[in-house]
Amino acid sequence: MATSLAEENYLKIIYRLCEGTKEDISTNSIAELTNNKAASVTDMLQKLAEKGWVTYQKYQGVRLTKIGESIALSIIRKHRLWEVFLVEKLGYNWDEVHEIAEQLEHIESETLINKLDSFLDFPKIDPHGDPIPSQEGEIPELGYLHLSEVKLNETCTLMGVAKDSAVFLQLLTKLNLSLGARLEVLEINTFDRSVSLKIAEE
Amino acid sequence: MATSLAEENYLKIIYRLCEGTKEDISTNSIAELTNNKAASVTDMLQKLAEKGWVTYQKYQGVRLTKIGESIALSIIRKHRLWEVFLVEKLGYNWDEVHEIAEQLEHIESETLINKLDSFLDFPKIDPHGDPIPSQEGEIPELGYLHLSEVKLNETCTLMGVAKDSAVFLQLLTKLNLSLGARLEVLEINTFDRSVSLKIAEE
DNA sequence: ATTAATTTTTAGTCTAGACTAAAAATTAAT
DNA sequence: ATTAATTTTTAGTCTAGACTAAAAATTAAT
Repeated sequence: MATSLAEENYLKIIYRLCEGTKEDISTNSIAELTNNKAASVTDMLQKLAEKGWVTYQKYQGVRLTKIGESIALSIIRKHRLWEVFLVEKLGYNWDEVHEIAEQLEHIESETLINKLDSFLDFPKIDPHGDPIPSQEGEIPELGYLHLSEVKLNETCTLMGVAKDSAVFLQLLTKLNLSLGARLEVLEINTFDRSVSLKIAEE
Repeated sequence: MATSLAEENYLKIIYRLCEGTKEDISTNSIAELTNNKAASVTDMLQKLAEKGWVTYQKYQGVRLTKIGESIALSIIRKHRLWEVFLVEKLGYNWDEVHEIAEQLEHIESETLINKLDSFLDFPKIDPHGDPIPSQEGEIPELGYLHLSEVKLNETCTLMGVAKDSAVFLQLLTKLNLSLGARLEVLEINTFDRSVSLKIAEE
């Protein structure tokens, strides 16, 4: 069944919200990320439930169905592959690609995305270190640690960033931090769980 | 001013219809190419005129303004550059790229298309031999002859095709004809202006 | 020069996807 | 356990861009 642009954006955002938690997703949290009003979200949730892409109980929140999830994953796959293209082939910086990929992810063509995948040499991660789902919707398990899990005085390699807002990425770039950087944990502040890092010379 | 998808498609089609002729373009001819009803076209023409992209006189037809033309040219530029990408980089055949380029042409990013242009080495023509407008909206003058202008017994090189429907392109491929092929005009039928050709061996 | 045929426009409708304001349900606070 | 606060839904509206049916212009045919 065909998906409209609006539907695809909702599914993508619901997927993102589902990821963290087992709880059902609230109308308000979706409204926030889609920049719509709650009433509009309710409307759309009913349509998505009708199409079988989410399970939705009035007032009880929403979750993706298997089908809904696979649609979301295919959009994420497209988004991340296009990001690789923009950085690797066109020379964009990692903080510049999000908005363009946001448009490209809606291009509809199964063959296109697989040819692109092959052209890019089947990358497993995007320019922010996020895993690229396979055509079958499998997400490669990377086994990365969160920085908060790294122990005092250990040195680790920066493999990805959890937030990819442009300003945050620009900050990292200014600090001379990019994927692959070696980081040593100098201090762990138990009070607010912040860490002090030293960028190890390469 | 921002252009919607629908508006861009109208401008593109009006451009195509303007190209041939000095006459104003009829509502019906637009309706045919956009696959809309004439009433819908009238509606849109009024909006486009409002925005200053066409000059439109009730019952008298329509033409693009300078601005309208430059919007149309930028869409055509994007369409053709993406077609080059699909064929040169992703390995598509020339008859397979139209529908995908039809989607990609609406991606909005000035930098993207210029980076793509550079990545493709600033091609002057697309996979069908059509010229690619420059960023400034200049169409490279290729000086090609139409096949009907070639004289009897002369040999020429196939530089482009005026129609790029998939079936026609597939026919050419079947006949082993691609851009660059050498063609000899064996016979010109004055009755219906058809020509007989021999494909010269290369 | 009228009439007939064709083309175009107007008037009114419909759908997707947004909105606001008010009502209903749920959750939090006493 | 009620009441208050918050969240969510419903009801009704709006806009872009399509549609049909009928009216108005234009063009073609006698």
